[in-house]
Amino acid sequence: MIEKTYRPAEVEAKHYRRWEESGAFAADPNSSRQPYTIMIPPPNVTGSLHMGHALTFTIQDVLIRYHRMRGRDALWQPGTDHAGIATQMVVERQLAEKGIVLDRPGVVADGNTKTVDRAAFIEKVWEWKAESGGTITRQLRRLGASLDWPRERFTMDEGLSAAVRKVFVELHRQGLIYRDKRLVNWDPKLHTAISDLEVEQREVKGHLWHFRYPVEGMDDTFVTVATTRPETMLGDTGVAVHPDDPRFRDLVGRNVVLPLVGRAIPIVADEYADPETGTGAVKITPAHDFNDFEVGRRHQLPAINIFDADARLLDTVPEPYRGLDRYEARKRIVADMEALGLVEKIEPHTHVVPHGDRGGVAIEPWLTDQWYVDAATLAKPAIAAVESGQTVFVPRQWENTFFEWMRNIQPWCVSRQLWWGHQVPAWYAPDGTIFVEETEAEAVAAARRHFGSDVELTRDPDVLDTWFSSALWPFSTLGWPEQTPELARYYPGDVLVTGFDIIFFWVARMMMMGHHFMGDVPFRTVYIHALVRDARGQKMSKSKGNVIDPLDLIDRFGCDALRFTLAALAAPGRDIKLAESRVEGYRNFATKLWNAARYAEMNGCVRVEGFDPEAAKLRVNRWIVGEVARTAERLEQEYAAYRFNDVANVLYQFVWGTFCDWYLEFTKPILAGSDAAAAAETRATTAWVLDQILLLLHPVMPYITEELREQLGGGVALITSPWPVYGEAHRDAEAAAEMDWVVRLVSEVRTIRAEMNVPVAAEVSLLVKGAGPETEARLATHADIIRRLARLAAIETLAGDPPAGAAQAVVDEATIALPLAGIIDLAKERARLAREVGKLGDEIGKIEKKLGSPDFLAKAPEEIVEEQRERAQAAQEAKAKLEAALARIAAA
RNA sequence: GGGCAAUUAGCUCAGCGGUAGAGCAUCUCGCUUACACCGAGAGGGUCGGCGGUUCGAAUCCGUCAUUGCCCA
Repeated sequence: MIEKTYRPAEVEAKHYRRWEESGAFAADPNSSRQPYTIMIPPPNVTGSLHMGHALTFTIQDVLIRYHRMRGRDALWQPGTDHAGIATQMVVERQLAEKGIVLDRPGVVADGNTKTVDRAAFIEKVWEWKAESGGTITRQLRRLGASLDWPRERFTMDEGLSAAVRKVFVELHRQGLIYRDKRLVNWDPKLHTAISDLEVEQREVKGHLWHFRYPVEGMDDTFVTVATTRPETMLGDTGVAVHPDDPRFRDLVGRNVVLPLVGRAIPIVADEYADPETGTGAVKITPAHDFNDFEVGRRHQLPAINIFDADARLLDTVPEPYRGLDRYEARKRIVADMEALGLVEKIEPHTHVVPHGDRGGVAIEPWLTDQWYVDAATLAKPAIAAVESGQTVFVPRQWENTFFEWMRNIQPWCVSRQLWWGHQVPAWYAPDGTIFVEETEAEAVAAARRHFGSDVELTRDPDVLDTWFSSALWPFSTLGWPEQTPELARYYPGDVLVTGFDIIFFWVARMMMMGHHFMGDVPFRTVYIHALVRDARGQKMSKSKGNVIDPLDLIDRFGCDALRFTLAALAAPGRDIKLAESRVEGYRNFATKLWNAARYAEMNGCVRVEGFDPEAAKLRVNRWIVGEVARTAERLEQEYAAYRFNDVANVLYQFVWGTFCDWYLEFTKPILAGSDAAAAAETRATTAWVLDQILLLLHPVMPYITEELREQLGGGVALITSPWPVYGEAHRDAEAAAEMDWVVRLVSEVRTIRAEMNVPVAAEVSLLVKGAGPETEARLATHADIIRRLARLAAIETLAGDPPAGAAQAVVDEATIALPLAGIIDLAKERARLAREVGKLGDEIGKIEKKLGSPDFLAKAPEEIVEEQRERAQAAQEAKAKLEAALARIAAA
């Protein structure tokens, strides 16, 4: 017996365990079925499930379950990435609590702190991973995600690491990876370079300091430069002015004497200086600003590095400033410049300052040696693949974002000054010669060939950007560089599902590496979904305190409710505003289904083996069978277009609006009736429809459907059941029209009753005037249903007019009347009918205006014109009947 | 500054050339033995403004306004 209420918590764990243990999630490389592959965009191993994860993984799971049911050999590849910076920070923090710091340059240990070396630290990270690294994968299970867990991979696994080494070495041999000295985004807190994408532009209220630099050899002549970063003046090696700026034309070629330093630096003409902004003259600090770096290169200005890894001043600056932090140095320099009378003015100034998204401190452009990937070259085939449609974005508009970024792509700095990650496979000889090889032994051998004898090699201490290994994920997880059966079978994947904020990270990089090493795109479709925001449209963030925890929602409303909500809100190209009330609403939907199943069970609607829905005789049953087929067809269309919101809507509408609201009500009198054959057919049909609902709903709501399948004795688990296929024979257009008529008739009667305040208990008669033979037949067939749903005492057809004091309405050719003399308020009924007549009159007016236009008749397609004529006629007929009804009331 | 998107019922959003829709909220009625996490019914919108294309525009084009996001 099905319990009174559905308790998600009690069934979710049970079904998940069964699915997982039964191997239902597993792909089968030996299968003859067509594969369907989704590579999980690997979540960060330090992560825990947030709403964005819940959305993206729900969508992926819905797709995987749907295609698995459709007979595909589904592979949903699980795993996590090692999140270099994030993980290192977590473990460093844990060690710091115990007073242990890393023994690496830039980390200052005082006498009381202990240090760990690299090997010991990495061991600690693996310990941490073993203990805490499984959080996100456990949480994915709570979401119902049907990932092929035995295939779980981690970017630091031996196999994936081997792939990283091979890719690095091959790209290096091809000249697509090289070492270069360039400015990088340096995080002075984390002591590593970070990529452009890990830099966040934050608006900061600062100042614009106007400094006067005296021109060499010209007394009382100054060039005023404006800067937001006074401390960098110590590294200035030039001043730039616009070549056409008349104010400075005579000064170009001269020097200024850099105050506090005493260095003579040239005034150069460069279009970078904008005459409109600031003073028109800009100080040039090539070693500490990306724009200045370019200017410096054009004019051969030296780049003087003034900062160490902590952004403290080096010995390249005058003695008083050495060792100062950048912000202390700023204060000191401004004070000293003021003392010299060289500060012209200080203005408040709001500007954007790059900050590290992990460490949160201002980024320092810093001149270092790093490894770079020639992204521009790798991007070309990836761009071409999207242009030619080998990979398609859904929605399409995101292709523009992809192109925009890929066509302007900068060299990708892949080295990071961290310990946790894939160590760069490069070894240095004492003379600086670099040997890039997959193993130390090969490097030694290469060095021996080069030098003719053994030399001492030192391995590059840096590790690679986490995204370097993630970029290989679509093939490294399948065993590459080994030529495994999985690689041959599951590459390329079918779809990559991700948020738009991640196009640059995953999509772009996987596309580049996939195309280069596999000769084909890594996925055929990229489905981009929106960000999940709070109910007011604000981005969820811990600091705002508006974070909604998906696990909390699962606890309170059930996993299925959350999944259905996310699907229902996932309209393409829209941000998702998540209000708890939506989840509550879909929890109610789950309850509704539960109760319908309970009702079916209570009424003995059990599955009949061998039942053929096409052979159903009752119109009402033929109708609902057709509705099932229609629903499935619509679902397939919506799935094909990745319109998950419509998938959810179609399901909701059918289950609640059609099956529960109408079919179950229609069939109550049949089940209670004396026609045993009709009752038996209806029971079998009800059970069949309910089972179809479970099948169709399963991808979105896996738990409640699986539980009901079990309780209703449906046999095989839904997860391994085939998606139903219905033929044309399942449709019966006549039955559909007939039941539609019943719905309209019942609705009309209900409206009258409600508007006329007819008490529920009052069973009145329904009089039908002007019924054609078809309507007569329908009235006879469905008399029981109509009587019950409309709460009628009797139904009679009328030859003449209905009695005075009857409320009336029109259904197709017939006028229906409820004799309510003494019950209804005639004035009110008159007003109601007049309103209806007015509405029809407006409609007729609009249509006739159209039909009266010669242009419309001449130019509109014939079927549209015909449609308008039919509409006008129907409206006119209905209006005439209502006017007659109104006249009868008026006469009464 | 450049680009993208959005602007439709009180709220959240579908619809994207031919009769303006859904869910929630609101109001009225109802504990009719599946379900009050429910049932029945109702009200509510010159589809941001202006201009254009078209027989016909919420839908296509232009423009302005407002908002959001991305990139400088």
